[in-house]
Amino acid sequence: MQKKHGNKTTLSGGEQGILDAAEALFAQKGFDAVSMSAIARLANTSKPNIYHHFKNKNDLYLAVMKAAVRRSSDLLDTLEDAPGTFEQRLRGFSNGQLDNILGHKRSTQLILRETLTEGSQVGEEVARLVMGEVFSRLAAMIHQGQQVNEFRKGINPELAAFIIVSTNMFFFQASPVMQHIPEVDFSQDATTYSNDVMDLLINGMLLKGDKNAKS
Amino acid sequence: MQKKHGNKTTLSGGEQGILDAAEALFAQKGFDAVSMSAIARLANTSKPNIYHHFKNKNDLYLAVMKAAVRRSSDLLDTLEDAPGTFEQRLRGFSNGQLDNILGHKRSTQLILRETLTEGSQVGEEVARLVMGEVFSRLAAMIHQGQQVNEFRKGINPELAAFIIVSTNMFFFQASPVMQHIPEVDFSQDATTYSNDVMDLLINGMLLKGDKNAKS
DNA sequence: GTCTATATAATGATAGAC
DNA sequence: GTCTATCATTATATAGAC
Repeated sequence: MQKKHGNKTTLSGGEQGILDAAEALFAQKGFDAVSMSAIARLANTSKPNIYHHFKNKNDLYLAVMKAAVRRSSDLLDTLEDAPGTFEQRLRGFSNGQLDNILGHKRSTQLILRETLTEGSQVGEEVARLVMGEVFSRLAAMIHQGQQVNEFRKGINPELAAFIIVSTNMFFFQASPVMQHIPEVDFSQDATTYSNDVMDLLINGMLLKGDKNAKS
Repeated sequence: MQKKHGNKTTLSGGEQGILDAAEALFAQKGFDAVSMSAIARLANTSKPNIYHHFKNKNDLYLAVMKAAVRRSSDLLDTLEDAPGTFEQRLRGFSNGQLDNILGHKRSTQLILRETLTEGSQVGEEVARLVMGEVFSRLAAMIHQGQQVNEFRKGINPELAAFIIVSTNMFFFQASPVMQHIPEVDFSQDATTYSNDVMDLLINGMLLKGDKNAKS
């Protein structure tokens, strides 16, 4: 009931309940498909009470987005660079990002949804915040890997970073669809997926006259 | 004004105008954010006239989706396998898919949007149709490349195909966001992007003791 | 802070003239 | 086939009691 503002994590009833309900519904169905009544119902409260806490529907939506971004951002900070080769760091970070995505599906869904909504001032900014940070850290990592001659200088660090982010994001986004395609078996385990993608990116597809070509 | 039904491509007024307007709005804002009035306005007709051609809003939406899928499917058939090495075929096909995506942004947006809408019976089927076909052809191509020892046997053809589809789709989806990230310069030209992605996938990131290492 | 009750506007959909 | 006029419903948002 009472808010202790100072510690922001252990707020359970009232406002936080509304935010939770709203996030769930907005992520699932999108802004316009969700009514204030539906949010009130799910949050076990009444419509006017929502309007007591938030100016209007759009304000509530912004609050939900803001919370989602903060959460995603906080988790990203947790992802400390693993030690080892840059290949290992890259694998660790990519794996961590995919974990973040799958551990916060609703937030991710919200952000991806905004990406598709044309001219969404907020959406673009939010997406840039969330994706941009991952993107930057990956690109920097790859750049460093080039400096110490672990990665080829020919590759564009930003492009490689974008590919990693793309595959992780799209893995999440497309998995409901992909699960219904019989030939696909990689969509079961996220860690395996992430590792296999990195294998391919690191080693390439081409068969070369290589040291470990078996006979 | 007058329709020649029999040839279904050159239908301009009436029903087709409604479909066009509806597709534009649905793609831009999503199903629930678009009102029948708005569609009527954009199509230069009246609401009851829409209801004369389509049973209800959902029926109109299905018609729009169906048209989008058919268009995408038709274009895919055009994409004949280029001759040459499998690397070249892969490049050609990936490039063609990206062209399709960018040449039919509205259809792509519609399909991607459905991907994010939970439990969308239609959406999943549609996405599976559209993405599944690209996916299958890519995977088959990669598999053949393995048979003739052009590609490493170690890679999973389905996974590699998924990576290609992901990067193409996400390139389109994220480009409004990415354009505002200063470090990014690859989002300008689609062909260059597609080629660079394939370069990376084909050759990998690792710097190896290679024949063309310059001194 | 939380509710019941309600104002107001917009929505999907229809009736019926032409 | 296309329209004007309208219905029933639901939406966002508010007034005001407790």
